[in-house]
Amino acid sequence: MEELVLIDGNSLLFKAYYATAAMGNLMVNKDGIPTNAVFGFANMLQRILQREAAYLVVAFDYGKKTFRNDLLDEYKATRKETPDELKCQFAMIREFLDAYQIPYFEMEGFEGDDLIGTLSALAEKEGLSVSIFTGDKDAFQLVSDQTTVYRTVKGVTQLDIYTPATLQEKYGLEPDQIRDFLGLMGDSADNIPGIKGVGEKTALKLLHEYGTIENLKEHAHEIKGKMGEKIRENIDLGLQSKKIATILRDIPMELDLDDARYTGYDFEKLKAFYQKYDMNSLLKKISVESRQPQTSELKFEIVEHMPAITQDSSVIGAIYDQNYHKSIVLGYALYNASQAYFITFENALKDEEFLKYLSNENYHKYSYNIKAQILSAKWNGIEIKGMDFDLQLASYILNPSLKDEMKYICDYYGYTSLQYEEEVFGKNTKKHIPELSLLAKHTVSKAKAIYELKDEAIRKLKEEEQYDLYQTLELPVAYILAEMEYTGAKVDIQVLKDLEKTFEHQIKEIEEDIYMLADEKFNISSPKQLGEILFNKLGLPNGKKTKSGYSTSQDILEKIEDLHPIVPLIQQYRMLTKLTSTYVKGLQEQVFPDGKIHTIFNQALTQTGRLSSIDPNLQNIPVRQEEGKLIRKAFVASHDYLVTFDYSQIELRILAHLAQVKSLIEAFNQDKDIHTHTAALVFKVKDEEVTSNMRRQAKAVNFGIIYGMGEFRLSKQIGVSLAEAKEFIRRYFEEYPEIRSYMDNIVEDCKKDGYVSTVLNRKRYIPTINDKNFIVREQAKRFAMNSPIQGSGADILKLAMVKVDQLMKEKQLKSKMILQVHDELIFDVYKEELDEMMTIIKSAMEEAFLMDVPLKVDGAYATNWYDLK
DNA sequence: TGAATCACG
DNA sequence: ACGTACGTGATTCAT
Repeated sequence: MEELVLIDGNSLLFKAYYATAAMGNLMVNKDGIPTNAVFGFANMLQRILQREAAYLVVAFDYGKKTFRNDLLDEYKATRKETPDELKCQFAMIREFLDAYQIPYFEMEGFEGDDLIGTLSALAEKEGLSVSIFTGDKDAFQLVSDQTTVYRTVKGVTQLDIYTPATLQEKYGLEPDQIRDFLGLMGDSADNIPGIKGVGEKTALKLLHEYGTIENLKEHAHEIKGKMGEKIRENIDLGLQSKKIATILRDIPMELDLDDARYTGYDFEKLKAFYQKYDMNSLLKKISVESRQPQTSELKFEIVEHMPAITQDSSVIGAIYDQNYHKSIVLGYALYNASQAYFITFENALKDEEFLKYLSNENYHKYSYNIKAQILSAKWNGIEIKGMDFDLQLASYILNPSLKDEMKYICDYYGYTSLQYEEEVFGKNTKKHIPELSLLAKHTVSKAKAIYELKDEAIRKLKEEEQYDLYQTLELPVAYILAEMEYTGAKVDIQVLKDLEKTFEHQIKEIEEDIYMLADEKFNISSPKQLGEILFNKLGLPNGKKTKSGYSTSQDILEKIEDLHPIVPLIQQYRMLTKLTSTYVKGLQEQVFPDGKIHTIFNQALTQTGRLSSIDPNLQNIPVRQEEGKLIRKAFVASHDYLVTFDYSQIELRILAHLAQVKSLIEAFNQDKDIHTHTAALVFKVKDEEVTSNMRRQAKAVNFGIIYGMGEFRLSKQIGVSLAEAKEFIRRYFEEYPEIRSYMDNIVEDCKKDGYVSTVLNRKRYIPTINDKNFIVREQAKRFAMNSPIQGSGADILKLAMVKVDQLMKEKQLKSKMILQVHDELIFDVYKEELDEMMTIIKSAMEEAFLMDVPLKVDGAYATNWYDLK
């Protein structure tokens, strides 16, 4: 069934205007002409066009007076005058629609609603399906089996869908009864009176009983009490209101489908329009579209056997669960210049030829998150080779702030025809496997998007001088991570079981002691209840914080730990329950049948270039406290030894190099203890005279500097007065003057370019660096100061991974890299390879990147992670 | 779903 | 005078 889209122009323009005008400063073009409403409308239209409806019409109101004013003098009388800033956009929107080659209707004496009502009636007769886009609820009366209403809810970004079933569910009304409903209630915005005293609830009750206002009038005498009186008194006003709320469906007009067919926009006209009104983001979009003409319809076949594929293609599997180590794969889509297919996983598994294609590395395959693709296939018995373009990774390099969802990523390139994953699969409790045709269409669309965007992504990478980063670093890292995840980390589950027993026993005892001291039972894990006990019942001094009550966090508890014996118990309790729930129990649940934990490293998430680890997170296994560190005994070698190497002070070394800090560079070259060195300089004493307290303070500053810390935080951190902290920082910068100028320059560059970058030209865009809000701006500065340092650290460790991996392959070692923890690499090693591994890891890491300071690593080996120290 | 808390570098 | 250190993920409670 072909589809006709009807748009209520006035309604949407109003909505778009007020959705963005509320913030105070209107969007204007360079001549000061307001453009916000048209801009909002244009974005909305883009979304509507994704429906690929055959026909499209916009309806406008015309003139102030309509037949409704004849029925009711005061109709819309209380409406505020349309602001001038919006009025001028009504002419603009017509200009816009002309450029888009979308017809619009307006007719004297009628509202857009009436045109829509009439057109939808005509279209239904023609056997079309109709979709109405509006912000008014009046249009609900038009829904039917053929007609659906899409109503804007929040601004213009979100749409609620109304069908006869929706009305039944929400109101228990037939579409036609909406007129009675509105008539009874009235409408203050349009100054329609309705029946005084009847609101939504009463109106629905009356309609459920009497059906229509007319019938209600017949039976008005039956209604008792005040309500009956009111109804009898005002029933004619109700009837009149209904008339006003009734959308006309038979005004004299014709629907010429040929004129309404959407044929695409006039590129030159639309380009001129966007240029005239400074709508650069939209301009960019159509420029991309024009470079890669998007054929309107996706043509593909669902096949049982894949026909012969003899060229490079995009290939993407529909992975159902977010954890691809455990997920089923629903099927595969393949797309290239001449072919577009979908095959279910079952059929793919039986399709020898297709499997051969997938495992033939001579055919290049393009995909999105190739690590997930390769591994989900591997767990399910399919080998994929030659998958060597990753749209996810490329886009992440171009801009790490992009959300990891193909729809968003493709929008970024101006390719807007994808659907959200949630739209296809549902979310949370509603998540389901969609029916085959939907699944196939969605997956093939993704394959097509990858195929069409590949060259554009590579072009951009080259333009930004980031192709090297992508091709020679991130892509190899993706394969290495795939191998690491697949290899997994061996776990001795008995260790965890024993710990569980010990901890739970201790928790129970502590619990009882706490209840005793509090003189009541309560939920210790509830910060609310805990705050109540500590600060109200026991009257401990509170560092009153947070919106929702007292803060009971560690730093608050520390301040009062000597004041009452319950406090240390709570700290104990906190620690033990955390360890138990997150690690002791949590990790056990994550052990695979092979006795290993297979984490997922997210390579396209952090704003700085670091990895993250999920399901479970193996980058935050406890180490700082002894009790927690015991967890590490559960991580054991699957062969003979675990080996670890970590960088010593990598971020400070990077800072010394980037900022060319003379004194720091010298100290690192002499392999000095950097915190002691700093302390000696700042306190103006000899290295040998530095006390442990001086070193502790210097260490805090060294770290603080990397994060862009202020004096307030420093004073709190090292327990000195604000003045002392100030003085401390002054002397710090006196000794390391290059750091201050480096930080100033970074912030200046960021203001100018809009981004900061790492040693390998990884970028982070920080648009808030010029924000008018002080706090936001200050935070942006800290991002700008920290990101190049943290990011370069991430770059260097990734370089090391590639180097180590390469050496291991060259020497055909069978030991495995298994984990990465930001500045540390962990390996599962065969004893006969131990010496060689220790040597190559050390040299690969230390030689990963040449700077003006040496890179230093510390290594160790043991049979479990706990003993690696 | 978000806030609070706490585990890591 | 603003608030007051960067980057993450998992669990629990409360809305």
